[in-house]
Amino acid sequence: MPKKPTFSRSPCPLAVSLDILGDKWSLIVIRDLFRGVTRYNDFLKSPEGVTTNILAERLKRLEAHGLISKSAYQENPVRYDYALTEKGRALGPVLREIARWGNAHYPGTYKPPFKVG
Amino acid sequence: MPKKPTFSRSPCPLAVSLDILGDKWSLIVIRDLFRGVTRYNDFLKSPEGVTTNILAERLKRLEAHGLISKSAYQENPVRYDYALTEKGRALGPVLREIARWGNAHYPGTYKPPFKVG
DNA sequence: ATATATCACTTTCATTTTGCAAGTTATATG
DNA sequence: CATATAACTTGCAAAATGAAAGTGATATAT
Repeated sequence: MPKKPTFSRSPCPLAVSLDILGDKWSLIVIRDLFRGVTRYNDFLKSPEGVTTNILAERLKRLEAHGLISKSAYQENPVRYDYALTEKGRALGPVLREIARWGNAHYPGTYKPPFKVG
Repeated sequence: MPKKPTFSRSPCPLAVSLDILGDKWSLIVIRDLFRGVTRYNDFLKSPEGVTTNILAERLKRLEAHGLISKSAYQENPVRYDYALTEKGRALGPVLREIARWGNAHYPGTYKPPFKVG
């Protein structure tokens, strides 16, 4: 029988989404993937300055939740490219609206130069 | 002279917004305000079960950032109603897109029965 | 009058998460 | 051989969170 989804806090779509995305780094990683970043070291170069342990943990979490996937781009040693899944790409409108709100209320923030969604 | 805005992490509108909203509770409080909740005890009744210390701290933070305001609805002892400011109401589209994403990817989450934005 | 209840918090303390720095493994380059 | 690069992991201190109890003012019930 199909497993019934269990909701950590409530069946509210906002609460369920925040359980996955509600922190200061997950959406920054998603943003970078939209920008075209695919490799560990390049995520580290973003101006927000995520630390190595947090980045590694977030990449694992986002993969576990099906928002991103990784594929080896070389063997010996094996190294990975990260990419958005459909589910991750579907966050485009969320990023767009958050950025729009930030632009409207925090003068000096830049307009995203990349297409999101 | 006008104070130049200082950005904690970067001038990215997403990063700046996440510095304010990037946690598991702030947007839940904003959602409840959209639903019509205005008082401390009623926020506590939401199914996510925010604790008293976290709720009090978030209400202060959101007020400090200008997303909500409070007004006394009685004296002796003075008690407050909380309300969204324009800046807070402007988060409607953000809530809507997050809820839409949650609905699309987590079957069983309910469709928000209240108008947002 | 005394006891219980409600509202809006605050305080305490244990657990969890974060941030910072350094270390690791495998290969490539000078 | 020494340094560099990529992708992490580990250790530890500091900050944030969660659970529970306490506080102060007033209202209501017995």
